Amino acid sequence: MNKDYHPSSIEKAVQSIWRKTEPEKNKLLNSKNKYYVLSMFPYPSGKLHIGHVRNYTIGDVISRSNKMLGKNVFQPMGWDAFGLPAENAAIKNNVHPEEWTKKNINHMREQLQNIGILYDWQNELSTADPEYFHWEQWFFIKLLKKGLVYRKLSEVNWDPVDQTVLANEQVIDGKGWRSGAKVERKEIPQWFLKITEYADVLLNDLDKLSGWPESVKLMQKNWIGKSKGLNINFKSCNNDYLYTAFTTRPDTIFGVSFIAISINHPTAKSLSESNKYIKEFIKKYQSSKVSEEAMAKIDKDGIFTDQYCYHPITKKKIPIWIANYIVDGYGTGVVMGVPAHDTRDYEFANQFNLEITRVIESENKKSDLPFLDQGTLINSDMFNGVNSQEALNKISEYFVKNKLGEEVTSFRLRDWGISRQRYWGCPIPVYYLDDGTVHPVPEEDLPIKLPKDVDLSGEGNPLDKNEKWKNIICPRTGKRATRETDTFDTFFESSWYYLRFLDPNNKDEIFDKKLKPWLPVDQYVGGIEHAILHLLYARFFFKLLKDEGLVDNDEPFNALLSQGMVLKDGAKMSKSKGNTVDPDMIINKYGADTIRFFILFAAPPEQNLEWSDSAIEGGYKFLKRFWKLSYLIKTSHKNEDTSNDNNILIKTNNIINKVTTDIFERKSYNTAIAAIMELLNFISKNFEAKTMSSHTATKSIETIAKLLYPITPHICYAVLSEFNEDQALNPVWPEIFDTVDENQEVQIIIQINGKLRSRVDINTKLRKEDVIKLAKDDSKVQEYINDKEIVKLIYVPNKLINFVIK
RNA sequence: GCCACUGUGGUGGAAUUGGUAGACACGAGGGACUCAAAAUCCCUUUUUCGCAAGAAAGUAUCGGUUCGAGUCCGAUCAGUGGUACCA
Repeated sequence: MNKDYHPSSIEKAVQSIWRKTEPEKNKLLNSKNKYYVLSMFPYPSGKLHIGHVRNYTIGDVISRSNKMLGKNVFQPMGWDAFGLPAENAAIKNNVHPEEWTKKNINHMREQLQNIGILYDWQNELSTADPEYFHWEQWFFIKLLKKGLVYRKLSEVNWDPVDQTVLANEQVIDGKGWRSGAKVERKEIPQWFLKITEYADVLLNDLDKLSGWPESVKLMQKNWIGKSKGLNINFKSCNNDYLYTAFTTRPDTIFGVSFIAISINHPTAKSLSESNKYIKEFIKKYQSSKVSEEAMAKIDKDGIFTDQYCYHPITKKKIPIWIANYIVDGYGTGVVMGVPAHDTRDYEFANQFNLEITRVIESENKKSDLPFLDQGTLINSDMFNGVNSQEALNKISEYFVKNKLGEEVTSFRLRDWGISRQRYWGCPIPVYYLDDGTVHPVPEEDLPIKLPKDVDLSGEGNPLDKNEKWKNIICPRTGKRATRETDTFDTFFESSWYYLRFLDPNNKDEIFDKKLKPWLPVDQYVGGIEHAILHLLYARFFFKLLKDEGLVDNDEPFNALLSQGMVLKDGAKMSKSKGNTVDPDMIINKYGADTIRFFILFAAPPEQNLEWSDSAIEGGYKFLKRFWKLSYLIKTSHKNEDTSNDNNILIKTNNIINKVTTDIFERKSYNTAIAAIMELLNFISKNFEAKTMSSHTATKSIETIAKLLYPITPHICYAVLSEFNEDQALNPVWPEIFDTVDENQEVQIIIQINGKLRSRVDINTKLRKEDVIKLAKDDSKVQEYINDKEIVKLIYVPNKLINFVIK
C-alpha cells in the first residue's frame, strides 16, 4: 500500500478493473430482486456541468448502496439528443447538428466514466438514433388511429424577418434573438395530443405515488387544476350571440359589472374591421410573447367595444370590453368581471372607472376590497343573507333550471402541443395529399429519417425548404404528396426512454415483453425543474402505453428524488447564461472521489446548492486522512490492548445505524458523510493513542470503507482490497458488531420555565421519581426554585425535566 | 401575477416526532514542526458583557399557540424553480 493518496492513479486503475469485469449477458432476463435506478438523461450540450455531477452521483449512490444489499440493480444511461441548442450551434458555427451532438455525446460519456458511475453501458441509447425514434413514430401512428391526436390552429412567436417560429427563450424583450425584429403572434396549424382526456386519471393516480415528494405532487395537482363551476351565458344586446364565461364563483354573479373578451375573440376580430381604434389595440397586443407568464405580468389594458350584453338574472346592461390579459387557451376567452371579488378585475375596473359592487360580506368585520374569500351574500336580490357555500349550489341550480348556464368541470391543463417547426427533432410520420387529406406513413416505411443535406441558416424551416425530402409519392395511391415538415416536441422522446432502456437494440418491437417485470422504475432521480412538464408527460405517456397493452403498471416511477438545482451567482446554471462550472478541472486536481464526496456533503440533495469552489479542499483533506489512517493500520506494529475496544465498537455500531437510515431511508447524504467523518476522527484518535487493538482497528477501517463505498467507490475499493480483497469488487453493506451492553448513562437537561438551567447524568434504568428527586437536589435548580411554588412538572424520559415555577 | 420550495454563525450546513440551537466541515486567528515554505498536527472561533465562573440576546421580519417553537399557525419581506416552444 502506497503511503500517500494519489487519486489519479487509484481511480484509473480501479476504473479499468470495473471495465474489465464482464457485463453479465442478458442480465435483464432475470428480474428477481430487481431494482431499476434511473437518473434523468442529459441533453448533450457539450460538457457535463456540476448539476449533472450532482444528479448522477446521487443516482450512483442509490445504485451502489442497493447493490451492496444484494439487489439486482439496473442503472442505464443515454442521451436526450434532439433539441434546440444543436440547431443554434449549427447556425452559429456552421456544424451539422448530428455531428455536433455526436461529438458532445462522446465527450460527456467519457466524463461520466471518469466520475466512476456504474452504468449498464450496454443499454445506452440516443433519442436522435433512428432505431430509437422509429418506435416513437410507430406509437404516434397508433395514437393517431385511435383518435388521440388532432390538428388545430395555435399561436406561436413569429419572427417576421427570419420567417421562423421562436421558442419563448429566443424572444428577448419582445424581439427575436437573432434578427432583433419585433416578434408577432401568429396562428399556425399544429398537432396536439389529448392529454386532457387523461386529466382525471393523472390527478387521481397521484395518490398512488407514495414515494414522491408531496411538493411535486401538489404542483402537478395545481397544474392540472380541476375545478367545478358554471358556464354562464350572457346574451348580446345587439343580436342572439351568447358570451359564455366560466366561473368557479357563481355566488358573485350579482357583482358582475363588465364582460372582458380576449383580443382573439371572434367579436374582437370582427369589430376590428370597422373600428380603427380596436384594430390598433389588437395590433398592439398581438406583438407580445406567447407565454402564460408574460400574459399574467402584462400591464392591464382594455378598450370598450360600444356593445353590451344582458345580465342573465337582473337583465341589466353590461358593457363588453376587449382586454389584453384574457388568456385564450384557458376557459372560453370570456371573463365575467367581478371587481369587488377578484384582484385582476378590481385593477381593471379601477383603471377604467367601471362599477364596483360588493356582493360578499366577510363574517366578522368589513374587509377591504377586493375580498376574495367566501362570506355572506349582499346586494344579491333573492339570495341576500345566504352564505357563499350554499349560494354556490342555489345559484347553480337556478342557472341550470332556467337554462342560463350549465354546470361544468373545468381543467387548467391544456392539450399537449407536440409539433415544432424545427429540423433537429423526430419527424412526424404523416404526409398530405394535394386535396389536403392527412395520411399516416405505412408501418413498413418507418422510420422516417431526417435528411442530412439541409440549409441551416436560421431562416425559415429547414425541412420545409428541403423540396427533395418534402415531396414524395403516396405509397398507397401513387399520387403526389408532401411530408409533414414539423418534428416532435423533445418532451416526446423523454416521455418513454425508461421503457426503451430495457431493450434499446430491439429491431422488431418497441421492447421485449419478457422484460415487463423490470417496470416500473424503482427510483427516479432528477432536477426539480422537471417537476411538472417532463414528469407529467412521462406519466401520461405511460398510461397511453398501458392502454395499448404494452405495459401493465399504472405509473412509471415508483419513487422520485427531486434534486435541487446547483446555482451559480444565484441562478440556474445554463449554457445560455454562461455560468456553468466544468467538473473536469476539479477531477484533474483532486480526483472523482473528491468531487463526488464534496457535492453530496455540501447540501441535502433536495435543496438548492449555491456553488463555490472554496470548500472542496475539505473533502480532499478528509480522503487523505482516510487513506493515511488505512495505511497506518495496515503497516503499524500489532497492538493487543483490547481495553477500549468495546466502546469503539459501540460507537461504530451507532454510526452504522445512523448511516444506514441516512442512506437508505432519509436519502440524507450530507449527514451520512458527517457521521462517517465523526467515526474516522474517533478511530484515528484512539489508534494514535494506542487505546484500541489492531484487530478492532482493522474492523473499523473496513467498516468505514464500506459505508463510504457508494459515495467514493475508488478509494474504498483500494482500501478494501488491502484489508479484505474478496469484498473489494462486490462489497456487502456492513452489519453491526457484537458488543457488551453496559449500563447506559445519559445526560438529561433541566429547565426552569422552559429555560435550560442545568444538566445531570442519570442511569437510564432509574425510575421517574428518582430522576425528579435528583434534579430537585441539583444546586443550580435549588437556587432557582428557592421557595417558589412548582406549578407544573414536565418529564420526558431520558430527555428533560421542566419545572414550571411561580 | 399564479403554483411550489427555501431563509439558522464570516461561509456550506446539523438539530430525524415540538424538548440541550450551531453537529460535521470551510474560512479566519493563534501555536507546533521547518533554514523557509508547502503539507500535516494542536488550540480558539454565534454576538454582547465578564479575568473567570457565568449572564443576556439570538434561527429573515412581525404576531400567535404551547410548560417549551429553528420546527406548528397567521401575516409580511427576500431569494430560487416552474409558468405549457430551454431541457
